[in-house]
Amino acid sequence: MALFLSRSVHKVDKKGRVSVPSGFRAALGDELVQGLGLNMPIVGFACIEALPFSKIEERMSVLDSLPVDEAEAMSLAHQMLGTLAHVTFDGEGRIVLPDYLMEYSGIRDSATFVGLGRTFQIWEAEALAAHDVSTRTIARDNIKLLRKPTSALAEGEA
Amino acid sequence: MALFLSRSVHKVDKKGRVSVPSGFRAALGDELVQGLGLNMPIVGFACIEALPFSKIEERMSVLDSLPVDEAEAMSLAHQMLGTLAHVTFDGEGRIVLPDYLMEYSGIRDSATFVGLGRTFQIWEAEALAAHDVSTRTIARDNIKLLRKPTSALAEGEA
DNA sequence: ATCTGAGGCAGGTTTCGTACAGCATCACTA
DNA sequence: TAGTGATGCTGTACGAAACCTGCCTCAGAT
Repeated sequence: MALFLSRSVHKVDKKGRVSVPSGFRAALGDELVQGLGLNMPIVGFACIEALPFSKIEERMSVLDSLPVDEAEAMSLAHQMLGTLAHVTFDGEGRIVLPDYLMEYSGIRDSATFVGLGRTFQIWEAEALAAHDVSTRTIARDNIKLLRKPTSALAEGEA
Repeated sequence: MALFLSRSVHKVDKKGRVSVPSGFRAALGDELVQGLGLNMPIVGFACIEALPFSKIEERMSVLDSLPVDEAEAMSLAHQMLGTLAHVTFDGEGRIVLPDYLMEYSGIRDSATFVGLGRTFQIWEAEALAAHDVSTRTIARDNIKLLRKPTSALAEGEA
């Protein structure tokens, strides 16, 4: 499976449409037709988190097995799926950003795409700059996390 | 099977009729003709829970195996099936929300549909906004529910 | 027999998806 | 280094679908 890598900036038009970087679309491959899931990260970053459809199904199968009589489990399901928007690509490789996600992320007429391997994020420029600064020291202090043999780390914070 | 995903807001007319999002109807596929089951969630969220017919049957088969001579089991069955409303679609893709569910959820002239994968919910706007806020912290504290017991992370982070 | 309410039908409006065309950027070539 | 072509991004326009509203009909009740 291909990976989402690099950054790039794209315009957002009056309808909330934005071109997804061609490299990201190429990374999606056959999954392009299924579109993307957009959500706010559960850790509270002020950006939009984007997932390929297969990743949504993966999460859903886990959530589906949670007990329906526990408020904690249902709250989790609400945040992971209930706030998620399913968007599809037009012929030019664009998606429409929902209003509530534009408001949440602060994105207005420009958006920065940030590849994170199996997922990517969409940021407003200034928020991303601030995030870069704050994560740098945090990452440096926690670099020992890399020594653990876990590929699930990125997923855990998504 | 297709999934119920994304949110959308629809008007409720004076007769309690509301259009179900076209994407949700598409997700139902052949099950459209069987209609939906509407209920209040067991965990007590102030919304309407909507289930495809197959999901009702699934729950029913579980309840079927419970002992009929225990008040607790019968109470459960009463909550899961006895309060459930079966509604069907008209030619326009609309359903009629029963009075007691509108009263319970606070829905009056507008309803927000929230996709949750294999089920969806119907909310009054302000109640949903409050629910979004309250579930965010709960979800963050319980994200470990998502980790499969077999995953390397569970062992690695012990 | 009239009234009331629910359900069905048809109009109009808006939103969404798609298509087309122009511009910028990057890479390759002479 | 300048020219040329291809690819990708952006803006506009048109068509179709979805949604909302009002009207009409039918059934049941008073």
